[in-house]
Amino acid sequence: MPIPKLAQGFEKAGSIARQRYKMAEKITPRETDYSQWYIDIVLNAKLADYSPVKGSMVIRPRGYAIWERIRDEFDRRFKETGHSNAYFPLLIPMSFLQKEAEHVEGFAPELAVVTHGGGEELEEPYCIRPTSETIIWSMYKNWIQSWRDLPLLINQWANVLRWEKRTRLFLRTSEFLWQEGHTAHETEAEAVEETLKMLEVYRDVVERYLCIPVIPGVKSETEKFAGAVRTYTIEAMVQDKKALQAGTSHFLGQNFAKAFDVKYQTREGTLDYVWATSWGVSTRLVGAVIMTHSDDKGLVLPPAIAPEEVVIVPIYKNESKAAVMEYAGKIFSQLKDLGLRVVLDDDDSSSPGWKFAEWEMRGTPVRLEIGPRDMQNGKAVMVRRDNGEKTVIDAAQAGEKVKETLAFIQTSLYEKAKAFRMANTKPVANREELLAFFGAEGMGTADAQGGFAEALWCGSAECEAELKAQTKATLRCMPLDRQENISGTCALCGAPAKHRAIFARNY
RNA sequence: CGGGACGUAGCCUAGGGGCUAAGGCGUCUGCUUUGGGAGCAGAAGAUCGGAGGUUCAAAUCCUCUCGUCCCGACCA
Repeated sequence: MPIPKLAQGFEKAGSIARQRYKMAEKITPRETDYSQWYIDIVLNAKLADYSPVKGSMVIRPRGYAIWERIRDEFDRRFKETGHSNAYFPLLIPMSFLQKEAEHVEGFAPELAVVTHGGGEELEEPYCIRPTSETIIWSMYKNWIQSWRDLPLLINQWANVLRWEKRTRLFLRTSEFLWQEGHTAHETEAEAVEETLKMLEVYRDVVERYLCIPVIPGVKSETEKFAGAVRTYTIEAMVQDKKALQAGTSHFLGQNFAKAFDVKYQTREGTLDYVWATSWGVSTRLVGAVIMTHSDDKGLVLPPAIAPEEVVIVPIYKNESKAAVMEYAGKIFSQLKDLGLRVVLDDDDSSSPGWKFAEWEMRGTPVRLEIGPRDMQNGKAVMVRRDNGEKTVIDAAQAGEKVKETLAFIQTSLYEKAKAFRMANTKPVANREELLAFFGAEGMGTADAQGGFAEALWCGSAECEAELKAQTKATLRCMPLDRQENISGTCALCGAPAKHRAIFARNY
């Protein structure tokens, strides 16, 4: 009897220690368990919750508010570049998927299929869209006759469903929200230009708005979108040094035009297939933001997407309450008038210390602490969420100071993330270095840490597969700006190199 | 889909065949408090994930099932 009890206690020790820590701190430290830390942040900051439906999540108001800010910025940029929003149906006839061979092969394992409707079996089953190329191109066939109908630039905001066996809040769920742009062009050059233009929009918004540095690049044949000629990506590195694909833009060539017979009359009067692109970003970006910036105290948000930029926490005793609240109220109005998103936490039932911890958990970029002492001196205490720095500021300039600080935070989050990525990106020359870098079995050094390995590559899928089998690292992308002066040999097989590529383990 | 861990009140856990399922946090009421997760007093809150079975007796044992997390396989 004592033996099994001991054994059981021993086995459970790890998880109990973790849970003890959690009770005290709520958030598991990153060092202890990075996955658990991420889950703790999402749940405790009330961004999302598990749903009764397997593989699906509920996006809670706070998580959705962040997504709305991301979505609105992208939407603005899409419209600025000439795109219009539309909406296509959720259900797609199975036969549509089958028209593009590579496309159906790629998505078949992830499809959910509707076989019954109105209590009767359907003649042709529908699948729930995993992406909308097929249904959109079935319509484009009717809408495009002449070069005068081109370019056709449409975007849709929608949910999609891909049956996933292993899910992770925001990063990979069966159902998720995204945007998918689908465009049709007269020429190959114009379609390629569009593909790259949207990749650049993605890069700009993700770097400047979400403060996540990314590497724009091209996917290998192995990793490209099913049905694309070429897939471009922006790749980010999160805090455990894994790669996270933050957005993709595909040059589809004439693949879908041919599959759906979409021809147009050219300026010369001949008939030709149109050239296509598609591009998307999803609620995964919310996960990317969390993983990039947050710390052991909770969420850290770039000011641009924070539901509230500033929180004011008043501190008072009963006799000073009225005066402090009035003083805090004035500062609140001052900030509000400057257009800042500000909340005044006047909840009477919790202590200031509690509120500090709570707003840090929620990720609010700036906190103003306002108590009797500050009131006496016409001051306020400003605290930065990203680095914990406290500054005493003049109440009269509170608005300007906060604005300035928010701008600092926005740039310093980006700089910090970029420095981290650079510190964890290494050039590797050969197989031994690659294996050592990823700490492959038998080859690992004590301090092997992973990250981005930049290596020359011959272009063969065999080399990719071999590295993946040995280290789980995959070819994330071939950086667009690092392809000149390729001379040397493939780090894996030693054949003449054709590309410079980033290899990493990924989400 | 394989291996492992877990599922007891809103949250975290105790109890591993036997009387009314125990505690902490949170919630509610009142008083007192408030510059980094306050104090006292009282109260509410659980068909022990679900279904079957074994037993005089099941939160506890057995079978199945559902779900979550971790590790793999698969995968944008």
